[in-house]
Amino acid sequence: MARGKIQIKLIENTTNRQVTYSKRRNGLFKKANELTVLCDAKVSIIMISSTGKLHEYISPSTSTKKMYDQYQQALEVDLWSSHYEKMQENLRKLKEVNKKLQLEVRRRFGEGLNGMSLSELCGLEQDMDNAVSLIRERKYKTLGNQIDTARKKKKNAEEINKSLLQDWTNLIKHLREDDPHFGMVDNGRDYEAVIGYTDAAAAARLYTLRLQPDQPNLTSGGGSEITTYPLLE
Amino acid sequence: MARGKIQIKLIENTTNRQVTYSKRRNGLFKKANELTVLCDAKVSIIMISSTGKLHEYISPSTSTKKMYDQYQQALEVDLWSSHYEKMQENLRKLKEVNKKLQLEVRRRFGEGLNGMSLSELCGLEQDMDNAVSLIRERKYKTLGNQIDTARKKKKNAEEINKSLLQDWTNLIKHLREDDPHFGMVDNGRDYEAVIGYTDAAAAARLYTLRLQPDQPNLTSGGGSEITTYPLLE
DNA sequence: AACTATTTATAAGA
DNA sequence: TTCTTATAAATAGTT
Repeated sequence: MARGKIQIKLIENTTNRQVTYSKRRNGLFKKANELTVLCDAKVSIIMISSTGKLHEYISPSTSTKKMYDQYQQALEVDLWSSHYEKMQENLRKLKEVNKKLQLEVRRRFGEGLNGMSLSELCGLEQDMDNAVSLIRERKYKTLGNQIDTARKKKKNAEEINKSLLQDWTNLIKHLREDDPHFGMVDNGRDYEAVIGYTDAAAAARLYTLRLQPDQPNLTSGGGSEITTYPLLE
Repeated sequence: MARGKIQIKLIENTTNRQVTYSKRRNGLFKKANELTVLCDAKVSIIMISSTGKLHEYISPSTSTKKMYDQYQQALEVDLWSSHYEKMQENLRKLKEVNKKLQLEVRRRFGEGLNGMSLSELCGLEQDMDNAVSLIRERKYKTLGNQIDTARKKKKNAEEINKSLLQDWTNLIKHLREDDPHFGMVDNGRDYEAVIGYTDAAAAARLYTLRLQPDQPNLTSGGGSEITTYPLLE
């Protein structure tokens, strides 16, 4: 267009090409802007150079997103939004369900009852009564299971205790046979004093046993007060 | 740019504007295409005229969607997908909340209790008992209101009835004074027979009254069985 | 849509 | 990149 005509084909010289790109890009954007002003049009231009650089022109009265939204709408080609709109619909429905559930829960807490008719209230009351029965039933079942388990554990503990006592008696007996002075130690109160005479494992077991809490009366104890017994685990 | 310079401002003449839009659009697209070829660039142009028409140019080596995807990537502005991802996150959260609410409702129906500990069951039972009390309270209140309303309506109806009876008696009296043979009509059973003697409005009122259901014993009637009284509306 | 006098864009050089 | 400038291209007003 000046200083000689050029063929419209790829400019082989890279530098030259980049210069031309820059100049013509400015020209294009200038023309786009003139068009915007002169004709009250909206123009969006996105350009990517051969080196991967991106430039854009957008008319002041709009935005690139808006332009592409309108583009989609006009072409009736759903480039992006079908998925998106399905999701939006999904979200809307889920919110609605959520709202209903929330009201349901609130009513089952005895709140938000104002809008309810007498028959609705009666129905709700009945539902709740039924549910309470089920929950109570379940509670007693759980309680029963826990009592059974506790009883078994207690029994188990008693047996171990008994067997340990037997071991202990035998041990004392053996020791007395080897050392007649052994009786001087008050072995009922001070296990530490005799540890030296027993093997390590036996001592550890005795010591552990002494650290357990007293066993509560399990049949009369309520719910969460029941303790577990690490000795058996 | 020819035959005289022009100001870059809106072309007021509509026809002129549209012609210029068309000419310059072609010019812009031609330039865009030259740029594409000369510089191995990719160009996407979307234009919307003041009349709402849309035109686009897209370099042959690409597509509008591709250009736009690249645009988003390059700007690191997630025009849609940030929005989209937020929505997805939203959706996920909502689903979770929904699940919890559903479990909550189910439990308050006495279902899905298996995973619950004794103390949780006890808590639930207590909540439910409290809620049942509130619901019952509300029910009785609603019932009470309905009874009150019904009583008032009954009283109102009785008064209207009484006053109508009085009117009726007076009417008969007057008629008898005018026509001694009037007594022959059994006015207690057949209103139709005497309508001819009364004014239209009075007849209509009597007739309406006769169409009402018998008034139930409201204090002993339960909940939804209470009927309303259109006469009073 | 075609013409054309002019303005504008720009290729090549600095 | 920017400036210069000769020249090609675009286009405003007209037909």
